[in-house]
Amino acid sequence: MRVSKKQAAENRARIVTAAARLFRERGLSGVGVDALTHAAGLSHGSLYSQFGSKEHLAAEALGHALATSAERMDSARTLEEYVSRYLSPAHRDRPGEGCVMAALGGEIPRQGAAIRSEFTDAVRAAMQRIAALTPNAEEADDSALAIVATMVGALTLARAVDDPVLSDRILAAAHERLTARPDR
Amino acid sequence: MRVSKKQAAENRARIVTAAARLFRERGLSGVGVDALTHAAGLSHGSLYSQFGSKEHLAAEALGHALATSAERMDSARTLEEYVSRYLSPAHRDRPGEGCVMAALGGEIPRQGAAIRSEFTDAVRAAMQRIAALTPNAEEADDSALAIVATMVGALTLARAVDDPVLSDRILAAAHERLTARPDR
DNA sequence: TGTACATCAGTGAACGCGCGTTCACTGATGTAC
DNA sequence: TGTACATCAGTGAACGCGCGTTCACTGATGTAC
Repeated sequence: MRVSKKQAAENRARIVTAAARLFRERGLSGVGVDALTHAAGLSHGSLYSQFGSKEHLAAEALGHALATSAERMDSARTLEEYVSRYLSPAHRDRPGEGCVMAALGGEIPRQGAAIRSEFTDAVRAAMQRIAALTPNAEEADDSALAIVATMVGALTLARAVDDPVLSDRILAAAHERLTARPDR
Repeated sequence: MRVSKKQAAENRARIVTAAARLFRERGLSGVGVDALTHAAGLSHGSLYSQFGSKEHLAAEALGHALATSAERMDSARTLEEYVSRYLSPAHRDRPGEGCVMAALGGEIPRQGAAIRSEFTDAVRAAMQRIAALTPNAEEADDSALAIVATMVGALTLARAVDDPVLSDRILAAAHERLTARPDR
């Protein structure tokens, strides 16, 4: 049956929100059209009315995930605060609400143009956010890229490893390296 | 038809070698049983004679990938050489022959115990290899973990991004941070 | 404001396809005599 | 060394299943009068 414009917009938003979480939790190819729509209380057909294809939804969900996770991180006022939050056990244990780069980075090279472009925006945004928190301005962007790489790699490895002790050590070691006094 | 023991061993090795490459190129869930066996010139049924399941093959293929890629890296005699090789465009462009952590890290949390264990071994091996190349011995392991995280994150992002210039910058920035004089 | 009707968001059955796995079978290998 | 036969690596058809997508249909919404 037909549904009010307001209701349709809410349904669309609910699918996007659920997809942003599910994709990060299970990977882009690990969530089916049924799971995506059921999580929003709808049937699979509604995805095609709203988005046309799973890939179009994925691109939009990535954009949403990027916006909301950046928003959450934006309250960090120092590099130390940003790094501590990013490399926290809480972030490691909640991939569905966390960093898109760490959750989906490995799958991105095999995705379509829209998704890769959205992801590239995410990398640039993270770089600029970190650069803004970096004291010395010269080469801040390149330094920020290296910091982002360290955080993404550490979170990815900390999630993958099956030993909790080693996992904590990875987070702590990366944190130490990024915030130690001697080198920035 | 039955096949000689030597032939069977060769067939098994060919499947493992092909799997080690294909899994890294397309992801663990991105390669089917048909593709794995056809790449070795056999039919899908032979996988079950030799390995019992796709997951058992995956665990063995990961072990093989780990051994061969570590072997290739072992000729590096300094940290600078190791890092330069790891963060090279050649490594970025050939995931099928490269680092298991960068290629499959994101998928590992959702895999079974055998695969996660194999992967954890890979992280420890990389840590020890880097620690052996690190001059100051104290806290060498933790320092090495941070270095590994930076390399894995940089390679992952460099592969994911759709802008070749940004990709090169990521590799160069990580290289710079890991080999600069002042710190470390 | 009330009525008639076109629009279209969402439903659910159906599509072809590839997935991982099972299984009866084949026939060369390897062994027992 | 030669013969008879059991073993088993590999084949290919078949399984149930879930995938992404299509499509005829439904019926409340939104619009035209």
